Amino acid sequence: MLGKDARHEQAQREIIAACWRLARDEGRLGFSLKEVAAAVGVQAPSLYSYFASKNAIYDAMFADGNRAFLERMRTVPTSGSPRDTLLAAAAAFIEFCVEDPVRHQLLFERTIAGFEPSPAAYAIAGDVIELMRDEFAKLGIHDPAHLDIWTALVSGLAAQQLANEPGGSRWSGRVAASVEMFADFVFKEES
Amino acid sequence: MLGKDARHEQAQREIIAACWRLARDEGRLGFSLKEVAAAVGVQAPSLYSYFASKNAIYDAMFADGNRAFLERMRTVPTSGSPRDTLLAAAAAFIEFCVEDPVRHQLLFERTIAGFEPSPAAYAIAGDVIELMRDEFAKLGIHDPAHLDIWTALVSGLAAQQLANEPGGSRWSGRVAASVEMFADFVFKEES
DNA sequence: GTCTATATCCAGATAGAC
DNA sequence: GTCTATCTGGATATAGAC
Repeated sequence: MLGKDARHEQAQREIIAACWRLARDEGRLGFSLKEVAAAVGVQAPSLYSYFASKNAIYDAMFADGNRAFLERMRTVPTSGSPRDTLLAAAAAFIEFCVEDPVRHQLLFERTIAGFEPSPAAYAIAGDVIELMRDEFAKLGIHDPAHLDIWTALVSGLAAQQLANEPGGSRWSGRVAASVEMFADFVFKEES
Repeated sequence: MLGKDARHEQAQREIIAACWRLARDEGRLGFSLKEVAAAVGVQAPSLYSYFASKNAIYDAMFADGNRAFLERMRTVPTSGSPRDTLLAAAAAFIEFCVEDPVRHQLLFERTIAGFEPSPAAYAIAGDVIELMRDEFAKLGIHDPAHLDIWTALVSGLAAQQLANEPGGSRWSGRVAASVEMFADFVFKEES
């Protein structure tokens, strides 16, 4: 049997899962609390037993999405050559973005009216940056400029794909060439 | 004296200008028609003499922003070396994005609830693509993949700047290095 | 064209009984 | 914790007089 706190947390997870489903179905984050309540089988005011406000729900989604992002990037294989690792990381990132447009919007664009992530939720996003910096260091890439150009490049491919051809592969299919360009640039002195 | 149609168009321009001001001040595109009306000195329903709906206003803003974008990119100097031209184009694009975050959101992210640009407004955006393709051809860049990677790279720099450090220059300051990377890549066979 | 008045609809959030 | 009822506040859009 679950204890009371565990039940409470389980209910919170179910609410957040319903929010993700609604957002994906509608293609936007503008779901109403009434819809959320209906999706989990309660009345709207009951949600306030689990979240203090709608922004608290967005915050939980933001944290949830960043945990998924961290998990995904952790599982990128790093056993091959530096170029293999870069390609795997770029492909994983772009796939993560493209497979869920509303998650991408919540995590990487800052576009919801009055919502600002809490420090706790934001810290998870910081963990991903740290992970990337560590992995790049292992590849011999230490220049902060290179890291910034990397994030611009791969997030740019994902964003162009989502904005101009959602569901397609015109930009996401350029990931190999883009990584080649980047690797040529950062490894040029060593060859 | 202005004719009646010219007056009407002038009033439309004033309304759109007020919308841009409001959006910039509030940092978002969620202004209300009541605010717009107050800004131009009329009551809200009077706006319907000039625009059929709020989405029609967004559409006019979208067209207006794309005209400004086209104008800006047209004035990029192309008299220097190919690398100079690329750098000037990238810098102009990023400056255009960063100087007006809400315009960037309207033009390049697709994030307003029920708004889809009309074909007429969208055609202006297409003109910019055409301009870019022509200029790239003059530089000897014909591969569509290179054009896609270019847009991903420069729009990625701008988007990262806006999302993570609005008002700063951490990513926009990497434009020279990024263009160097890109130019090395697309011109590599020629050197 | 512009106005006042209003229709219509919806949102997030709270009060208080059970 | 959950419910019903309600508060409070907004939005876009229309009707119809002037």
